[in-house]
Amino acid sequence: MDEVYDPAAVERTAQEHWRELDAYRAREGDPRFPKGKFYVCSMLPYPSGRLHMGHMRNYTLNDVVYRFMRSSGYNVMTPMGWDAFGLPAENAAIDKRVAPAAWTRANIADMKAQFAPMGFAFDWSREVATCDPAYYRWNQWLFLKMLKSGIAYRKTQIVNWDPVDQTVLANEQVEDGRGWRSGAIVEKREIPGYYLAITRYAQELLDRLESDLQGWPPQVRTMQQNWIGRSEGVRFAFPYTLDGERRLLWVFTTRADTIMGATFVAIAPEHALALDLARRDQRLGKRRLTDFIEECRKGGVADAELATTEKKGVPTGFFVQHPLSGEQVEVWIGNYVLLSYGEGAVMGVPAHDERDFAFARAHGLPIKQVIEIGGQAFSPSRWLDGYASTEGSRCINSRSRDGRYDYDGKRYREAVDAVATDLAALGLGEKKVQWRLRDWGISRQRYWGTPIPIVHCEACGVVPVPESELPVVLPEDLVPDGTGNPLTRDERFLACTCPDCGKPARRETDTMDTFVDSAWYYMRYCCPDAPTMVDERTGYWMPMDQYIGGIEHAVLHLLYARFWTKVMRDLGLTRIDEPFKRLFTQGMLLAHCYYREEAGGKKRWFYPAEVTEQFDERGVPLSAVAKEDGRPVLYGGIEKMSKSKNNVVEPGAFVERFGADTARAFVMFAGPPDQSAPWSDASAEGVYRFLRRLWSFCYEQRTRIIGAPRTVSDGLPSALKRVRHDLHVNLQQALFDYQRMQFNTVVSAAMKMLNGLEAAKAQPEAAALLREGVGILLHTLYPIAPHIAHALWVELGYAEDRGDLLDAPMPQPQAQALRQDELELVVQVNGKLRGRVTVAAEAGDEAVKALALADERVRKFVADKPIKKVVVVRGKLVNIVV
RNA sequence: GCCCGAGUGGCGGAAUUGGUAGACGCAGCGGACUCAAAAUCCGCCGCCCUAAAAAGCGUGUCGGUUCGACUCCGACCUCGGGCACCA
Repeated sequence: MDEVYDPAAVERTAQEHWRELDAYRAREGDPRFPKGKFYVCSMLPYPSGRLHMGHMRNYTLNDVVYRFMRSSGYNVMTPMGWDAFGLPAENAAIDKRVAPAAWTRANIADMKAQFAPMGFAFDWSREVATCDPAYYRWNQWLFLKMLKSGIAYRKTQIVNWDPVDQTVLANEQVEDGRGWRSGAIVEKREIPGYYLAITRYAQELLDRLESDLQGWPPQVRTMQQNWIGRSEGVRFAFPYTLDGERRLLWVFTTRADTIMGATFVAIAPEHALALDLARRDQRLGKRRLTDFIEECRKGGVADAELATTEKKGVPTGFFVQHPLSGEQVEVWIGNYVLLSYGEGAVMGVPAHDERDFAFARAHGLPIKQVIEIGGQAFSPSRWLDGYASTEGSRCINSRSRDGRYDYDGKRYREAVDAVATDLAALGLGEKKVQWRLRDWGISRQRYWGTPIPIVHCEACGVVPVPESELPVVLPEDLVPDGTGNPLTRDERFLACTCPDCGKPARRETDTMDTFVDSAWYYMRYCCPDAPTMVDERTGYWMPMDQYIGGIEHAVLHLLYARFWTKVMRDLGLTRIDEPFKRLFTQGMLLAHCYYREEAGGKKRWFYPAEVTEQFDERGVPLSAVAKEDGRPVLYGGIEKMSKSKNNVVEPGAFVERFGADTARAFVMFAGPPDQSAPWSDASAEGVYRFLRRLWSFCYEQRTRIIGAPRTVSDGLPSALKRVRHDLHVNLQQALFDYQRMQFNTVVSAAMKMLNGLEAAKAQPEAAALLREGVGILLHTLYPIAPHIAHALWVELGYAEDRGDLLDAPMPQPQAQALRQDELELVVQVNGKLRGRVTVAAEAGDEAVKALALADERVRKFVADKPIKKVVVVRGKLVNIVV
């Protein structure tokens, strides 16, 4: 045994040992593990080429769970793969003139090499890369199945259009309403695309959040619930006549009780009626509507952008008929009405909707109160929160002039029911459940993705590629240049024959959203070489027992994966309803970022290594300068580590200096893993010091530990009894924290154990306790810092007694060690700490009370005031209320 | 703008979920060892007032519930994540 801790040597030896055992290859139904399977998986990384500290955190969490569960007797499997399609490869192609395929595959090789020294327990035999035709053929195959069943369908979509580069832009490529490369003002454009009908599953996606996903963080369930956004309301129509034709303008409302207060109708700029009215006006030589609709076309399609643009509207001068009051109501075009939600049209009830109120005030529209709440005064000049309340509300002023419809005095529910019944009788409406969730548009006008298996034939139209011709293989040698999808210019790819008529045809050039790739990769890990999409091995491992990934995926990825699973279930490919039994969302590692504005308003982001930072004593960044020229750079805030902001911190140098165990223990120790944390390596020394101390301690005590008795006798001196008590308390704490995945405090517990053993070593009777304690400590630390734990486990003879640390069962705290004869209780007077008393463990409340009142300091504070109450919390405290 | 989180010493954080606020570390200060340095070891380390103690104050801000609140409730402020074509 070496005297000094040498992480490089320790880690090399341990990794060789595991390699020889082929330790992480998981087998279905492995008889060594009678407790059954446990599938733990981290969200697969995008192969940017550089492993960063955020990855380190994600995969260390994953590895800790793997090792802890295996130590608990489970047949654990943890795979790894690559989310290999997507935009960054195309950006690299533009920058470096390399094909996305070559760049991506080189990155995968690089990152795999960077993973090697970390000691992660991945079963690499299950590796999947989503850009591999053997994988994405099943995206295509399932897409065809969905097309057949009607889940997949074609319709128009609205995208960001760069009028200079003549290309579709991702939301990320739109900066302040302009194209990132051209700087041109982005426009909305309608193009055809494929959609998956996720809304058909909306109810089930909502219901199973509560019934099946109790193992998910509550805030993620809440986010998904709000995203799906079920609302019950009424869909109804305002009749009108245009060009001599009688038509209906449909709207949706959750507040049908306020229908008699509707004083206008607002429709989306893209609404068919808006376009009709604009055309009609144009014929009369008026351009106001056309200009407004044109103006609304400017800017991107991102919701965050739409929601923050100023709310504007124009009157159309066109009136529709209120279905119940019969009054004429003017139609407005409003940029805040979304075509994609509900009917793309809303009734405006200024008195009881805050946004309508503001709109009516701005445009001088009538405000008619039709709801009264608890006698609260109503003023059309000032909005009050209560105006929109449904609680304790009653309808007023809600009679039609002819007296046929009267809702006065009705409460919210009654009024909604009555309105719905009346509308239904007229054939102008009914109750309806409306979802905020929209169908999933999967078409991307991009090269580096799964080709959509469709052929366009002049004679037959849109024709699906037959299953037998799958996969439609993406050519890998194209290099995008920023001016659109190179597939549209690649004759080899485009040319094909129509599967129906056999005449020459053209291939679809759109590719699939990369969320399709990540919707089911975790099932392919179970059977990476299957000749079908999935096989019975998927049935063994799924559902996944623990999924781990960034909180930024709380809605989209996780919702799509849930949906995809249900589609596969309904096609008979799997029997599970939900893919992820338990979910852990790790917080992100954040880092300061710096930039400089360059000509044309483009931002250049600096790497941390490229700037010199100055902080004040509170850690707030004061200023920073670029190393290259010493001139200041602008502070861009503290944000998630991302390639686009160049603020990633890489673990390579860190691991070289301290070793993988320190890196792993340090990222675990840095803070609670479900919360985001700004990266700082300032306190890494402390963790390294701890591992060195542990090694030195074991080296110094090795003979004593190896020769010590295997059981601790009852007759320990009281000082050692206390050490043993604390040791088992810390073990109990660590096991609890392992289960709730709070690994930062597991590291603390291990440190406390070492501190306790250091204090005990001077006692001559300590040998057996040291042996027990070091065993517990190594086992506690093992999932987090496996290399050093393995090395010491072998050196000190634990392996001979209990077998390889990989599969040795976790120690359990012993009741005998946890038992205490005396307890120290805290004494409070009026809730403030005033003293402490030591009592026998089994002392009753009355005895404890008496002892507390007898305490000198307590008596001083109680003085001669009468005692109102004494609260005794067993084993904790006494509170005397005076 | 909407949805979801988080704010505790100089710093990262702990408090087994309503019961001793600051565990465990980092940094700092003092000391031991050393010719010296590194490493290591020992001690101190929320604020305020002190010679020291005692008292008082203290978990983003303001208010509430409770014998007792970092923890529960209400309002607000700041920061982070997501908002459907970044992954």
